[in-house]
Amino acid sequence: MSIQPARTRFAPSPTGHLHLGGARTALYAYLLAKKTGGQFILRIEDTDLKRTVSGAEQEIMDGLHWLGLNYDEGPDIGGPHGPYRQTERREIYQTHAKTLVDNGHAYPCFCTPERLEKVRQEQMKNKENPHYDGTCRNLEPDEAAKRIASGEAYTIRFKMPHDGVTVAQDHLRGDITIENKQLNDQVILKTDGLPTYHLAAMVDDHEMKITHVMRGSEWLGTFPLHVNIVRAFGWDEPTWVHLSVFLKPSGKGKMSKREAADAMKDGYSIFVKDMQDLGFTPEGVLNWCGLMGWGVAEDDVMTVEQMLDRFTIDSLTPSPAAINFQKLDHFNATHIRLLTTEDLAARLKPYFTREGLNVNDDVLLKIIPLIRERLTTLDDCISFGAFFFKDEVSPVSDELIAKGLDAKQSAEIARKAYEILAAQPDVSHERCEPPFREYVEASGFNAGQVFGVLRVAVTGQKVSPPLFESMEIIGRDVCLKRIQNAIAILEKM
RNA sequence: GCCCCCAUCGUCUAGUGGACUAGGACGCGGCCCUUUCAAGGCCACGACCGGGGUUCGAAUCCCCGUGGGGGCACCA
Repeated sequence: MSIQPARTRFAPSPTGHLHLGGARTALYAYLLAKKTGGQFILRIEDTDLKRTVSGAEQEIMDGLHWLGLNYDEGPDIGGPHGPYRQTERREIYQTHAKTLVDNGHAYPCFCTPERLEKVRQEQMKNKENPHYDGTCRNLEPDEAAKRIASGEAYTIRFKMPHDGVTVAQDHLRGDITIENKQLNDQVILKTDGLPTYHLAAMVDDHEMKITHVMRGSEWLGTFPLHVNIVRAFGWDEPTWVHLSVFLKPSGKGKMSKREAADAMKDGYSIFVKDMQDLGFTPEGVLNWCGLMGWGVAEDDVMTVEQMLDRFTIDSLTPSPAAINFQKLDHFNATHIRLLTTEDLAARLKPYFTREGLNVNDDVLLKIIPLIRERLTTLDDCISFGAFFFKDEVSPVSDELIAKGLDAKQSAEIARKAYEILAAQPDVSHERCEPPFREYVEASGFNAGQVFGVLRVAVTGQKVSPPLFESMEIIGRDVCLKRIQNAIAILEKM
């Protein structure tokens, strides 16, 4: 069976940070396009000048690139159906709006925002549904033309049928039927000459030959309107896929500013821009949010390649999904373990550097196998590996005292450790461990006590990667120096 | 208030009328491994929202409730 190449698009507004929901929408669109040998397009929907945030567009592009969701056409790279920024497509929308007016599917409206607001208040007071009252719907074309010519400000409204129903087909939910009288005559072209989403998105999706429109389910309410607009133009409809929304971790309501702040407090974020700083990998983030709203029966740890293999729009789910950050940890850790040593080293280096540590690349490569399966996030490398790159460590004196022992006994262990180590020609872990085992046998101290003192002395911390392997990398001289320092601390107690 | 959508373990989900003793993953609990912390292995706990139908048979189809979500702008 041959598959038609799909053209998909991610079409965000540059009004804020790129968030998880957007990342997932982009991922699915990317997956579908790549899987079918089609194109994935980035389009910037910046028609609301008041809400446009400077820098937001760049953040979107950076976020997509970081995730590896590279688009084939977009505002910065162009393409055959550009421009890809809606503010640069003004005339296209105006032409199309005029077409709709000419064929009776739309009309100019001279109602002021103030009047509209008054009407709305009135309707609410009368317990009516807020809706446009249709004042300009039946204006004589001549009069309308006269008012336009006189310079009166106007919008263009889409003329929804009053009777009957509109049936729109969503790929995940089937037919969605709504009575036309529920729909409003929405503004499709604003007084500033720019279109609203309803017109802009429909025109662009058609002009850009989009085959599958994937967007958030918040558009379900205006979906029938959109279908009517497309039909008014006489265009073929794309396949519509309305993705479920992400709910806050409690499952009650969608993410809000408050939850975003709470997440940040716990070391998580709903914004793509924060993910790298927090130590998350694109692989982990993609796998994690890709699985919220996508049913995969088993083996759900997937690289993008594997997702490509398995992705179908039929396996997407229509119900809302609660965000679960613990699962992000899991996927992130799993993908870290999947990375090659060289790759992981390159990704870890910036985190060490960020801490002001001087990274020796050979050492870095050597410690990867020791810390890899201990990392949940990339920045965990600091707590597990910073001591490899420090000239000296500063153990907490209390931690140098082994469990069940006192300072004097711990000092005794440290002195003996120094002695054993000093006697070794090298500190390979194969060579070092046996004499320490013998000491444990002979001394009457248990392994936990002996290795505990040594661990804190050498690494400066109670939790560390495997001790002898670590010592081997640190080197004998530095180890001896650190043990000496520990002895000094213990003797002072 | 009105409209639309959704509904399987705590969470993400598999399931498309018999293969369901409802499967997987995360988390949680236990055990094994173990010098710490992890990783790994094994085991356990844990769900079809309720009520009516349809059918020989329903998690699966229909209706009604209930719950949840989204929308009702010259915002997207």
